[in-house]
Amino acid sequence: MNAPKVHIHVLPHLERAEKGVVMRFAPNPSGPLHLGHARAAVLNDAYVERYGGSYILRIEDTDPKRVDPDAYRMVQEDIEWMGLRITDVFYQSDRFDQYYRIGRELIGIGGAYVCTCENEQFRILKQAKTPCPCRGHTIEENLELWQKMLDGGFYEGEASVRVRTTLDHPDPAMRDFPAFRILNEPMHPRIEAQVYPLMNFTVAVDDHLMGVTHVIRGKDHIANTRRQKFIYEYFGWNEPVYRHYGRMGIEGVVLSTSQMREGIRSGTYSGWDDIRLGTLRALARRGIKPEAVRQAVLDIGIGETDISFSWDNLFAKNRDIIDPVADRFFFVPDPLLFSIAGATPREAHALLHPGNEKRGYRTLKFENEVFLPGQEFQKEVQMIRLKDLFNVHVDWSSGTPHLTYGGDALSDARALKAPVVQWLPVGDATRCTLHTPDGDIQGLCEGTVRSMEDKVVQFERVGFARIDTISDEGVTAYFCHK
RNA sequence: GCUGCUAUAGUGUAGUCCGGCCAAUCAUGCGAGCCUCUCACGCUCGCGACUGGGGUUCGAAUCCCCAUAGCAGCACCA
Repeated sequence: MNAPKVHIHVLPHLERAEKGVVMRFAPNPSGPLHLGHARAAVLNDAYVERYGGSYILRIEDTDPKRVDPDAYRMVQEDIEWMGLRITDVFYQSDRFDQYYRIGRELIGIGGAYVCTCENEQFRILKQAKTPCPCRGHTIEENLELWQKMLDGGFYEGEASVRVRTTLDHPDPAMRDFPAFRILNEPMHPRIEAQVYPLMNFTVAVDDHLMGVTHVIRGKDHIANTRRQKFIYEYFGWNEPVYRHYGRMGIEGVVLSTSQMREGIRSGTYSGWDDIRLGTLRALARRGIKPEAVRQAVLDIGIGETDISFSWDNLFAKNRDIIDPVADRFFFVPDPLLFSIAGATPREAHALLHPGNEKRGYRTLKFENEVFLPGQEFQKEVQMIRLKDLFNVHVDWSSGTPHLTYGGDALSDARALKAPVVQWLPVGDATRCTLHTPDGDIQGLCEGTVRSMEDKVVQFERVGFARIDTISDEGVTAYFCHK
């Protein structure tokens, strides 16, 4: 009926983007994607959409400890769910030859050296702005040591390749950062190697080789950007345009993959799609639409301020999307069974969607007994209106509520300000468990809901919910929001 | 400790580059009312912010300085 209101928050213009862009989303396959990833993924996607160009998915799996074999699949699924317009896909684990080749080049031009110092010792020297003994190696010595690394001549921790930066750089984070390390038993699901490239090196190399023009990522990478620029300078490559947005927290949610994993292991969470988590699959399970996530993330934008992501803002976007299309049903929480004296059997016809008669009706057959929400009888109400059916007098004289037919006229109920209440005929009542982040609600719903698997519906007076599974036991639904 | 970034209502955001049109935008939230056979949707009205202090200027949310607060980095993680 109403056109959905769409408020587009216009993202700031990117420099040097007029002729198109090459951007990338580069997750680490350590688990499924969450809202933090969605921000990076959607922002980059939106700029590619705006300026035209290509959108690279680069799986950054160069640290075996941070690779979960299942995550390759989950990341792929999550990206499809978001509807990203990915044009190219790369796995860093396929590209070790490139990293070795360019690593050797960097050593060859004096931009890096092989360091055999103990890690702790190097750290102390670095803090004191003092070169470690290895920094004085000639290029020939370094190339020899590099070959020895590749040939398995060092054990884990015995040698690394460092990028030569400015040792007296005022920021200790910049001084001679590592580019390769040795791992003896890496247990990587996709490759066998002992010399592993590190993130700052692979990112700089890949961004250049893949022609990335613009990088948008969190400000936790600001220092990495400065490090990567050293590599760009050594080779004389053209730098991309960088933008770093602020840190994003989410009300009452852990976004750390390792913490989520621990929670699942310990039984705190039922799995990656536990609706208390901020993973995309958890959002999907409770009926949040990808377009709502996209809108919410675009609304936040690329500001450098740290922000707190609000569920209310996401829910509002989602409500705009689902309210026009979600069919309405009765769900009776904490049901109490009543028989209604003096009422004749009849059928009620309730709209599947208010204000849109074309969507049709559902039929509820009243005979004599109905289930009503227990909470309606907390106070001694005199009359209630069974929605789309009739009025009911409530007699409290015996101490417990006794219901008698109170006429059909809606105006009577209005005059007495009687609550309009959802109800279910005994014959149609279907067991329904509604899972909410705050706990489960046991109740009953209309039988028709059995045909709504995977759909988002609105339980009138309760809220929107996604129908998850149907079984002989009944219906399992996940609460979305009001 | 060192290095850097940021600071607009409960939340998010516009305005800040190029000072005046800002008695500060929009959304969300909250409150009141209307509509309605849902506590949804829609409509109306209302609530609510330029971190603090100096300075420059006829004029500062906007420029400068200091303070404070938050965040990030200083890993053979990404």
